[in-house]
Amino acid sequence: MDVTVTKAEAVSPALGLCSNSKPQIECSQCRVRALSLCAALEPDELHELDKLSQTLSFSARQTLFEQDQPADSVYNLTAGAVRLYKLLPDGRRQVVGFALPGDFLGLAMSERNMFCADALTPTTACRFSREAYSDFLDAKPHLLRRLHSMASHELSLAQDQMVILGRRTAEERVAAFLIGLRNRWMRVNGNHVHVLLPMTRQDIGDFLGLTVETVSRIMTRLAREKCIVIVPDGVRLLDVARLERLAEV
Amino acid sequence: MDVTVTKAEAVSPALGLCSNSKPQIECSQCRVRALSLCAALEPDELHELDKLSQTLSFSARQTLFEQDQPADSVYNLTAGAVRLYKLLPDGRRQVVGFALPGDFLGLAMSERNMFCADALTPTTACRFSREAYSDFLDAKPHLLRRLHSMASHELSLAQDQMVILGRRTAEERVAAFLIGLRNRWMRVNGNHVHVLLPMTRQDIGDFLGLTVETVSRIMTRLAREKCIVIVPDGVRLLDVARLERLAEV
DNA sequence: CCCGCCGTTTGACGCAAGTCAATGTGCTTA
DNA sequence: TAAGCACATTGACTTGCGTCAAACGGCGGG
Repeated sequence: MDVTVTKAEAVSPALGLCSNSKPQIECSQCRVRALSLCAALEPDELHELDKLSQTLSFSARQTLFEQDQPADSVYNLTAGAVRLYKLLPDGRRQVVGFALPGDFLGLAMSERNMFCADALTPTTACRFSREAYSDFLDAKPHLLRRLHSMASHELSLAQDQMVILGRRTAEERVAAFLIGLRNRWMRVNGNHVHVLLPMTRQDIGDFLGLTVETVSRIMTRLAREKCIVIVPDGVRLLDVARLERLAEV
Repeated sequence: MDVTVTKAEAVSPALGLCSNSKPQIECSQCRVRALSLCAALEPDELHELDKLSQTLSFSARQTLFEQDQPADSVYNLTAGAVRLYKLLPDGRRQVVGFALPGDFLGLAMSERNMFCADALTPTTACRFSREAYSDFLDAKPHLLRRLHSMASHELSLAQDQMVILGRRTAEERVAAFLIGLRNRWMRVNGNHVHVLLPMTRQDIGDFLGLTVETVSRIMTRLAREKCIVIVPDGVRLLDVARLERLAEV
């Protein structure tokens, strides 16, 4: 699997930290598949890490972990999609990212979860106890390096998102979102134009700092202008060049 | 010096990465002072790190490094203040953070700078070659741990900033900015109510996703409502409780 | 098969913040 | 001391996006 980091991707993937969950099924022959850290590991280390892991499944809407709860686990997503968000006391919500297969939850290795995470679709993830994972890291400095580089990449994406939220118009935000999500799906399923949208318009709005109505209006307009086609559970990109122009850094 | 991380601070401090500069003065008896990483180091390690360092001074407006340039240095700020920002092709600007004394520039240890950095006031910084610093890290895994934990903290602040930019009103943004900056100055000079503002209203606007005029109007309104007093190069906080209520997570 | 629910779309209208423009104010330089 | 400049403030007006409300469409359960 290619995990090389390419330029110009956004839609913040997997970040922060994680934990306490309510799994549905537990698979005994769990594998450390699609693990973004593999690149830094020798086969025997991979085997060792594999023994620490546990495969979990979550149904759509199920919570992986909640903000401010103690983070006793870290996860690696193997299938499905997860939304990561923060809540304000009055109910306003800010989605800080979406996690796709291959993404890592718990990069920060901190004591408490910094946001909520719940499954958008049926999801499977590889779970590690944070303690065991931390011990493993202590023994493998090169793995820590890799973890740090992934966290830095997240930081960079978060800063790009700050530009989007602070200085871009509604249309530019939606375009940047679609292009960013396309680039991330490409690394999962290789498809270049069919962008799956497992999240609702509300989720997209809460990610982009817009309302549902605005997201819907912008998308219909882009469709009317032959820039995209709206299809069941996703979007087909027609005029990628135009979208990239709208989204350009 | 107390470098313990306290809850509820924002106004993203020092992050990302750094490099190629045009120093004015070079001080030979440079010290690794105010270095956020000290906590993780033994005296002999500190001495070793000290020998790798070099003290630089920058005048106000001077550039520390520019976006997309190769990052061959990392810095630790010892005095002054620095603004960190990204530019859009059409000139729109997003300030991603302000660095204060004690802050580290180059947490990401990446190949290229992810933003521009320039001095707001006369500034001194402790410089390390990225290569030498990286080698030092390889030899001291516990230092890498600390670096990673600092980067994670940055990530968390960036996510808080996403909430501010995506879901808060102009007044809430300004309140959150003032409270966040107060908490950061407190760790530098211990002052609880006198908040220095080395940046212009334009910089604050570009950080909060607002225009100069809006920042100015909100601040005069807060002053009229006896919430703050505007003083030369800063602000005195009168009603901290009210500001914290406006800024609450 | 129909009903109710949830997410989406569309329209009419309002407002928070942006834009444009003028004035104020303190610094620096001549 | 005055001129020039950069930053800050204030007012009048505009607008992009939010709000409110209604209708649409697909899906799952009775």
